[in-house]
Amino acid sequence: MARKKDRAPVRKREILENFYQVLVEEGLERASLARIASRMGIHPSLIIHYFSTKEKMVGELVQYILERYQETFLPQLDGIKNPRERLSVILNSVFGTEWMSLVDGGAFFSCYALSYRNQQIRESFQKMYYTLREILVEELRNCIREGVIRDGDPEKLADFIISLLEGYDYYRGLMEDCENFEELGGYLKEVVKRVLGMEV
Amino acid sequence: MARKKDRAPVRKREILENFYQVLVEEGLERASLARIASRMGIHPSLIIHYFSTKEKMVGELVQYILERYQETFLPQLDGIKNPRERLSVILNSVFGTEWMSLVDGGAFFSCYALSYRNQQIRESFQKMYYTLREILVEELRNCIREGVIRDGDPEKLADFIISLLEGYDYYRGLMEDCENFEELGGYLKEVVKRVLGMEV
Amino acid sequence: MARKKDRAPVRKREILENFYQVLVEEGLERASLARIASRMGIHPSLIIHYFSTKEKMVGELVQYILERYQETFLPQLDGIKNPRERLSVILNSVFGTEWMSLVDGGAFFSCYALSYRNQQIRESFQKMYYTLREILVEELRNCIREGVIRDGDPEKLADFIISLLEGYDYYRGLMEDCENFEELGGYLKEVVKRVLGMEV
Amino acid sequence: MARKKDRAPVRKREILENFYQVLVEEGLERASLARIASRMGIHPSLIIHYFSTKEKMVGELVQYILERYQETFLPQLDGIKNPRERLSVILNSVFGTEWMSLVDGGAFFSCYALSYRNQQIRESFQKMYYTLREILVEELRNCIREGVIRDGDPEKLADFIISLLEGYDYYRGLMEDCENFEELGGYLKEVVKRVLGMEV
DNA sequence: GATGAATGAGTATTCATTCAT
DNA sequence: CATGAATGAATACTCATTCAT
Repeated sequence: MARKKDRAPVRKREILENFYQVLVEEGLERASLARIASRMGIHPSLIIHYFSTKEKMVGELVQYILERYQETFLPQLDGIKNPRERLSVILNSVFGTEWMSLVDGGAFFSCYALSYRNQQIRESFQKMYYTLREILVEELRNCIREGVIRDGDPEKLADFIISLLEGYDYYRGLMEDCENFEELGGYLKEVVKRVLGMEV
Repeated sequence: MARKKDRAPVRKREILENFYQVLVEEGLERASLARIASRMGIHPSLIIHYFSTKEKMVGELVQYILERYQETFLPQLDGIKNPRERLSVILNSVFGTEWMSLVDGGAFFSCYALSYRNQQIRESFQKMYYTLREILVEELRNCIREGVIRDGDPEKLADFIISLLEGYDYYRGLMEDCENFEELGGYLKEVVKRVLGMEV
Repeated sequence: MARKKDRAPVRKREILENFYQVLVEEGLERASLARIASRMGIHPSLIIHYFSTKEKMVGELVQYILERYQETFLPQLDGIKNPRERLSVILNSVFGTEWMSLVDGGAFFSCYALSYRNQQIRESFQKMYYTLREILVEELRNCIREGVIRDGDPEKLADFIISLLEGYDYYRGLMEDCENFEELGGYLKEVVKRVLGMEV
Repeated sequence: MARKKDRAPVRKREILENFYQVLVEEGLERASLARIASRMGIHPSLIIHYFSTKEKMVGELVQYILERYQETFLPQLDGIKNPRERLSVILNSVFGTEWMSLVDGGAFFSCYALSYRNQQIRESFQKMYYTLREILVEELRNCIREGVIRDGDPEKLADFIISLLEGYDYYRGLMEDCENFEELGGYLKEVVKRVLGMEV
């Protein structure tokens, strides 16, 4: 009996993964319950059985997507003590190729656009950036204290980094089939370091 | 008869304006022909009559939206000769409040997300950024030549500016109801100037 | 062009007739748009095209059903001047077999039950009985004036007649397959006449 | 074990009470197993477990509803010997306010309408009126024998009384929010007495 | 006795589109 | 230029029910 109950989260996760795939392959407007269900070989009403509403399901998808960033971000810092090294890892991560490939751009920005009309989704996004900002501020503060970077307002610097990394994702997602965008990430990382006053 | 035919573009423009409004107020998934038509007090099939397909209509909407940027951007530089002044006008523009208010974020990013699956829309966006980049490169080159900013790669710098300005729009669109984002634009502008080596 | 516009009411009437038939044959809970449409050989969405909502359609069905009574009732009195004769025609009508056969009992009481939860339907029913009562009061008043019936309160008498005729329809609709209900109508008519003080 | 099995009727009664409440509050078309179950905080399939079919459950609901009348009616006559008094109690009961308030009109007529298509339900209703008629006939016969009322056909009179009381319930259920229907019951009771030849 | 998983048919409604007028 | 009729596929969701546990 206990075993059966425990399968619900597993099943929901499964559904969310398929939802995400359909979203990537077909776009949000075509990511219908029917399409997701047929991809899974189940009946659409089973999805409703687990999420009760498509809206709630979208809400959970957003969380599922956003969690990916945190799940990839934090473990990388485990065991690293040196502030300079930690900052480098972070910058390498967010301006590297892996960060962007975590979530498909089309899926990501579709969900982001929903946040303008759906408060719950909005809050999920906001929470994610609050967390990211807190982490950055903490790291920058440590770096300042240790003299790794120039003195400055860590909150403003964090906002600068976030703006730049999101803009980079956005810009690259659009243009990467036209130009060589491999190196732009590296360039932007150098710019950030220069702004921070971190010798390269 | 020729005169009568000329009214078609006017009517199409009208429809696009209403489409945009519905998109802003109700979101892309609810911006149906029926909704647009009822807002205009006309019959849905009349919209088809002008655009033949919803997809084409969306394509034209994207162009209509993207034109707004160029239409606001370029006239501001008219008559200004001084490279330093021109660069200042540009930076004030893109990191000011007006730039973001040109197009509703929800509408903008909905369309952007479409570009991942719709080649025509993708090209519209790309073309817009190509143009923007060309303008920036040109301006930066002039500034370098005149010694207004430090020597450097104008293309990379342009990409940096574009990344930062789009990231700023993105970030602000999400967080402006939480924090004071009025000053972040100003701060980012200063950062850009510092990176360019332009004395503030 | 004018001809095309005029076909809408005809089509709506057609749909209502089919709706009524399905309602009679299958019951309200099974009278779905799909069932009505398939009976007509058309597409369900065409019904929505004409009525926009099932609820509105049900509202119009109720009016359509209730009109039947008035349409049968009033013409019978045309050309009859004598108050006694008019009253006889009325009583013969409502306690006769024809009155009940105008509308199927299952359909009628299904709609009546809706009136407890749907204000518009309720008002349709109420309006119908107001009209019926007005007619009865007027006729009774004339009969009193002419000495055809005993003096009395015509409004109370009208309410009595309405209660009795509806109770008769109700009771008969339920029991007619058990007992001989042919004569009950006649008996009740005599009771009414006795109560009115009208020599039989 | 035997004791445990005995709790089933209690549970069924509980479910029927909740079914009735949903029926009153939301109407027959919305009185689904899911709605009833969620109201009770149980799982829909538990209802199936007890009734095996919704249809059977509706059948039992009808009996549950109709029993209410008998349960209120008969006890009132207990201990009363005098035929005139007994008849008065009956008439006061059925033309008073309490009779109608026993069962919600919307619920009652919804079930009645089902009787046109569901034989089991039809028989439940018929049985109830047979019983009611038998009681009335018996009482009227006694009254005739004792000279309390005029001589006459007790079966016809019973049918008259039933017709009138049901018509009164029907009419009042519809119109009570418009007019003063408090006194109509009293008036109809007097009419009945007059028809019976019972001095008032 | 009670629950959750799963089903599959069915609901009203929305959608873009075509065609005739 | 504009409308209304009509279509057919698609939408999210509800429903009663079955089965395994």
